[in-house]
Parts: sequence; structure tokens; C-alpha cells
Amino acid sequence: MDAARTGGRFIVRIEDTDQARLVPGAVEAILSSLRWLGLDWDEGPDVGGPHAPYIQSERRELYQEAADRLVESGAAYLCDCSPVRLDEVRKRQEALKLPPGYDGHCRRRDPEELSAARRAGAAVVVRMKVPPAGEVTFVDLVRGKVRFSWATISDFVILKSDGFPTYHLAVVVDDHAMQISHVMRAEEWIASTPRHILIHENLGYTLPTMVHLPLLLAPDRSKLSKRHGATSVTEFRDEGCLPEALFNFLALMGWSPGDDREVMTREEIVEAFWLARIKDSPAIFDRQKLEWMNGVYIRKLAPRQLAERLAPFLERHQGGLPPAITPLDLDYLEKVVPLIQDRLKGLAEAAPLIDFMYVDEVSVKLEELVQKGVTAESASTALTRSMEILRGVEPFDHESLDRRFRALAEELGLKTGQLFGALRVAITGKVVAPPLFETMAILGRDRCVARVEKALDLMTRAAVQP
RNA sequence: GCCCCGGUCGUCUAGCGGUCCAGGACGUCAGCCCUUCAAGCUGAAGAUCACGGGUUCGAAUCCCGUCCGGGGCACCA
Repeated sequence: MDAARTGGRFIVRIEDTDQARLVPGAVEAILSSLRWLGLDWDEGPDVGGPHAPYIQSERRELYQEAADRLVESGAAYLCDCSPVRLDEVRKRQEALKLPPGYDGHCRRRDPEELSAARRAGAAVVVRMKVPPAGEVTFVDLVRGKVRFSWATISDFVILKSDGFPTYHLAVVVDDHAMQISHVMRAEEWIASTPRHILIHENLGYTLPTMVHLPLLLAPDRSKLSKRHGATSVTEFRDEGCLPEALFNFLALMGWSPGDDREVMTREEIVEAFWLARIKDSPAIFDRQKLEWMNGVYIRKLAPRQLAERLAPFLERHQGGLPPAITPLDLDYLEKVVPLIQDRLKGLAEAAPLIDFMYVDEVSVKLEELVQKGVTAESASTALTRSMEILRGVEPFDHESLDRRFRALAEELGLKTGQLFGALRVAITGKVVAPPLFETMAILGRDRCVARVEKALDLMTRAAVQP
């Protein structure tokens, strides 16, 4: 959003330097999620650009060169400590209640010996030499001046034994190579920033503007993660969240335009966006508010648009409409949609609300047919008289049905709710359903007559064999 | 344990020394509307601005301490 507002470029870079954690298809999933959300990038692995390649595993030479340069200049050194030794060191530190960290063992060893070991194929990493004392300060656009003591940071790995860089090296090398002006990342990275500064300085690069964004927390106040059932963008999409609603909602987590606006278009958000207005405290993800906002966006859609967006959800196998209806008749759906538009918080909720409009018969429960305060006899009479209306009313539309049934209720001495309730159950098979007469009008005379007839039949049979 | 960053209604937030006995939104509750459920409208409850000290004529706003929460301390990002 900042890039969009300031006329900058948004670059997508794939940081895949951990070979052990490669997940097939993950990159595609991330890119498609971003795209679905409407976050279009100017440069990236799929669209290319002047700073290609955009995948770190394809830029390994750059990192290796940088690491070599740092070793040559004395800013970094080789280390062949085994995982076993590192583990022992850590345990010892723990026992002595010292802060964990590399003890600098190889820093004091003969570089020639280590580089010979590396040439011989030993597992050797490159570590940065962290100053033993003193402090670093940097300015974070959200937090202001931040200060760290070097003493709290130990010599960290920048190049792993498999030849891949760690995040720390890769990010610095690439940010420089790709002319990144603003590093915006989650607050969990703020403690790594001193390392990045150290690498920047020793490579002769200038530090980009640093911006650490507040974390999004789970309802239990811990970091949002898979462990806590964190939802991915994909899941929101599957639940029928509108991308424009999610975008709007997410933009408001940790940022506000400074006035009372909440429901905003993408353009309004981009125009109002300002890094300095980002909050510096973490926020808990409020699903209920997202659902409300999604409902707002759903209600704003034109019936045709909503029908089109609903179609994939209605046609799918799990949680969709009965399979016989596919492909969907969009013209019919467009007429149905206004009946449920106000009732939707997510697109996935539509199917159970309108499934009765897509089947030949609905199953009706006898006890639901007879409303509170109504006897079986008068319910039966009411439905019999209703049949007459359904057969004869002209035209078969919302207004005429409304007028005739209202008159019938009065004539029978029933409350409108009692009569309409019984009809609703007969027609839809549900106690809760969209407005009755609009529904009837769409269903058409024949289907309504058949359903009321069937309900009457059910009552009659129940009466003869009690 | 050490380091860093936070702390305004349950939640998201406005607030940048007086206009704030703190405003908006979600949620909750009540009423209206009403054929059910929603939506909509109206109203209500809900924050001693984490706590304690300063600074100041005046502090949610500035300073210090405490407490609480989170993050980080890997050949993970």
C-alpha cells in the first residue's frame, strides 16, 4: 500500500534458503493468495523484472561472494563446530544461567586450518564477528529509536554448510541488489536488525528504512500460528470471504486512517495510508468483526455480481447444492439472491439457505407444521384454504399472495405468524427461511401447490392413524 | 535467564499537554420494524486511559519505576 501510494515498486521475492523446509507447491500457494487479495506486484518470480531472479535459491553465488568478501576483510570467519559441540555449549550455558549463544571457539582458531578443512569437504559455516561490546542504534519508522547492546548478540551464521545463506545474509545482499528502500516486516524481526546492520556496514551498503509492523495475535494473545489453528488466506477464501473485505479488514489491523472511516475501498485505503500512522502495539485478530465487514461487502454487491460469486460455492461438492443442479442457471440464481443477500456473512453459507429452491420435494416435520396455539384441525383447514388461494390467485406474485394470505389469516382468526409459519414449513421444509411470498413467487404456482398438497397429505395420514 | 517492543471499553481503534468525568466500530443487551431469520433504525451497558511516583497551573498524552503481555536469543525464516 505504501508502494502504491508513493509510486514505488512492490517486489515479491521468494526466500527459500532453508532446503530442509521446502514444501512443494508452497510458492504457488503464496503467490495465488496474494493475487486473490488483490496485492499485485511489479516485480516477482512469475512476472520477472530488472532484478531477476527473484528466488533466493537461484541467487546463491551472490551470497557466497558476499560471504567470501566478509571473510577476506576479517568481518567474518569460518567455523567447523559440530552440532553436537554447539549443543553442549548451549547446555553448559543453560546450566550456568548464561544467555545462549555461540562461544566464539573458531574465531580464535587458525583460519588457514579451517579453510583447508573446507577445501577438504568438511562441514564448515561462515560466522559474522559481532563486536564484543558497545551498542547499535537505528531508527524504526513505527517505533522510533531502538537500541541494542552487541554483548547480547553472539557470532551468528551467515552461510550454512550446505552453501546456502541464512536469512540474515540473503536479505541484506538482496535488499541492496534490488535497491529496496523500505524494509517492512513483522515485529518478530526487530531483534535481528542489529545483525543486518552489521552485515550492511561490513559490505559497505547503506541501511534501508526499517519498519517493524505490530504482530497479529491469536485470541489467546500469543503469536498467530498454525499451532493455534491460524487460518490461512486460502481458508478465508473457502469460507466465502470476499477478498476486498479481507483486504479492508487487514488494512485496519494496526493502522487507521485517523478518522472514523472503517469500510473503505482499496483506493481510499491506498490514498489514506501512511506508515507513520501504524500502531506499535500488537492486535488480536477479531473474526466476528471480519464477518460483519464481509457481510457489509456482500450487501453492497449487485444481485448479478453476488450470483456470480456464489455460483462456485453452490456448485461445489462439499457444502454446495444438490449435484443435479449443475451447471447453475445464473438468471434464476439472480432472482433468488436478493432473498438471502442480507442474511449472508460468508458465501459458503448460501447453500443451506436456498437448497429448498433446487429440489423437487422438501421433507416436512409434522410437528413444525402445526404452529404454537393452533390445533391440528385448524392448521389443516388453513392449508386447505391456502390451496385454493395458490390455485386461483392472479397474478402469482409477491403482492397478490401477500394480500390474499393476509385476508385469509384474518378470516380464520389466525395470527399472520401462525398461518405464514405453517406455509413456510410446507413450502420450504424449514422453520427459518427467506421471506415467504417472494420465495413463493420465484418457486412458481405449480411447485407451491405440490408442496402444500404434500403437507396436507402428511397431516391427513397422521390424523387417521394417531 | 538475558535482550527488545508494547499496555485506552471483551475486541479493533481515535486521541500527540487544556476542547476527553475519553470519541467511533465489532460484539453484547433492550426497543422499534416485522411472516421466521437476517438486515435496518433507536437506545443502553461497557475504559478509575495497567499500577505507583514525578514534571506541569493542567497528563490518557512528557519522565522514572513496578507489574503484566508479547517477541527474540538456531547451520528457521
